[in-house]
Amino acid sequence: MLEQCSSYVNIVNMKTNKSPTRQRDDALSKQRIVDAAISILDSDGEEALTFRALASSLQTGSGAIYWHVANKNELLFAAMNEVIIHSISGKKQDSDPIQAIRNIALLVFELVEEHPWLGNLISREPWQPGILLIIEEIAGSLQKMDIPEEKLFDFTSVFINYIFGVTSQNAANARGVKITSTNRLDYFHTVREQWASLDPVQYPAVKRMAKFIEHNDNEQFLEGIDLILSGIVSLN
Amino acid sequence: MLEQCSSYVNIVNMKTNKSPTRQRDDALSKQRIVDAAISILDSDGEEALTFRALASSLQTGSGAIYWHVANKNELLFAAMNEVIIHSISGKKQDSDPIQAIRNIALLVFELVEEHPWLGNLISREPWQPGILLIIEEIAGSLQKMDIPEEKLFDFTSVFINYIFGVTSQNAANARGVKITSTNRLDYFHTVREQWASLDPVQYPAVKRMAKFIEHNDNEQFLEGIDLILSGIVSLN
DNA sequence: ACCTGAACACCGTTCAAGT
DNA sequence: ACCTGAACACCGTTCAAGT
Repeated sequence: MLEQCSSYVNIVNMKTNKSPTRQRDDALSKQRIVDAAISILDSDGEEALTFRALASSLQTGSGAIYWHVANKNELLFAAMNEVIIHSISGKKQDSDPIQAIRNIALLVFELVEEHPWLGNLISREPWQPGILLIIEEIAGSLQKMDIPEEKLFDFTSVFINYIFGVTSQNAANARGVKITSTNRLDYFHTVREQWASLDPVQYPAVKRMAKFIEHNDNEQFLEGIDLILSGIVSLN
Repeated sequence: MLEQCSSYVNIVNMKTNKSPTRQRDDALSKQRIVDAAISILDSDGEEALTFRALASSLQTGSGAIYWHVANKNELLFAAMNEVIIHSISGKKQDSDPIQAIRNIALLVFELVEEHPWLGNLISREPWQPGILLIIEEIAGSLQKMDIPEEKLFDFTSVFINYIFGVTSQNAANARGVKITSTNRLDYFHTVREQWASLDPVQYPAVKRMAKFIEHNDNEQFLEGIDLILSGIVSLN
């Protein structure tokens, strides 16, 4: 009886082009909620993720979500971990520790470029499993290099701080105006004009720097990684 | 007539120990609003700064604030600039550029330690005058060193990214639990236990790092600055 | 056990009305 | 010109009521 009914509904829905009301598959779960949240975050940005929007996208009541997720904070960090772990778990670590550090750094950089909402989250709870995975990659690579064991934590922290600093700043920029390859030159032009028009007494160095503002974000980011790396190497 | 009346009010208020209703001194201004905002942010944290709380602390209506300040964002950045500029303008730059960079870095570090609400703000709008002042300090110091002119912007960015990365992360930590000298050891103990209990297959390096987690924040921060500096020096 | 959706206690911001 | 404070359009979260 029930089966007949539900298959009838399916046929009707196929005709009307609406998704069928599958009792089993449609059941809420933390996984489904987190996935729906990620899709909203990716397509419409972080301010678009509300419990009302999420509930309507899942075709349920806003309170139902609280049965599976404690609050918005937990939801956001679950989304962050999901995205980070999915991205890292596929990659294989380079045998050269220096290259491995560059790789993980660039991976995080590109991940935040793709999901700007990560920027606010990534540096806020270092004990999250996804974040620990990033720390592990860097600490593991440093361990292979010839550095004193007691320096391991300090050096790892320096990399983490730099990487998260860059990504959260990049995410902040991206939140303002989405930068495409076409408007990128306009963007540089605007900032250069702005810097060039600064007070020469208060900001002489910034003014002089204005003409070199054009740069590739990835390259500049890696330059920082390389600077820290060569600082570490030159210490030994 | 009016003067008589107001001096009468003053006398009465002196007796009742209430502040007099000075028509001139009590007038709202952006400066007074920003100062009141800073004092709320410093004493009760960033989530305590609402227009209602601000209005009641200024003994006015919430809408009155909007006559002097466009919105909350403008208010927050005005508060940030106020605090940064006040802190920087007093200091004199060290003649040694390397020491000057360490000084400005440490100044920003300690400023965010003192005002944790700066952490969220500091890396979000690089064109703010206070932020430009920090950039200027670093760029100006780098200029004195013997580095190629076209590297100036990249190197400055690396420092800025690292400094803002550390400070925003520190502020995030401070937002969780206020760390005092007494509970600091407990904090290290907790994190060490937590790291030590991690899965040895997934997190071997983090586990091994656990015993070195005890550190001085300022020293670790400066170690990163020195690493970047020696990276720059070793390049020449 | 799981879901519903109205209700609650907040926000930032606006705006007619006052002085 | 400047201030008042009720009102508006939102939030995250709770909870009695349903299945």
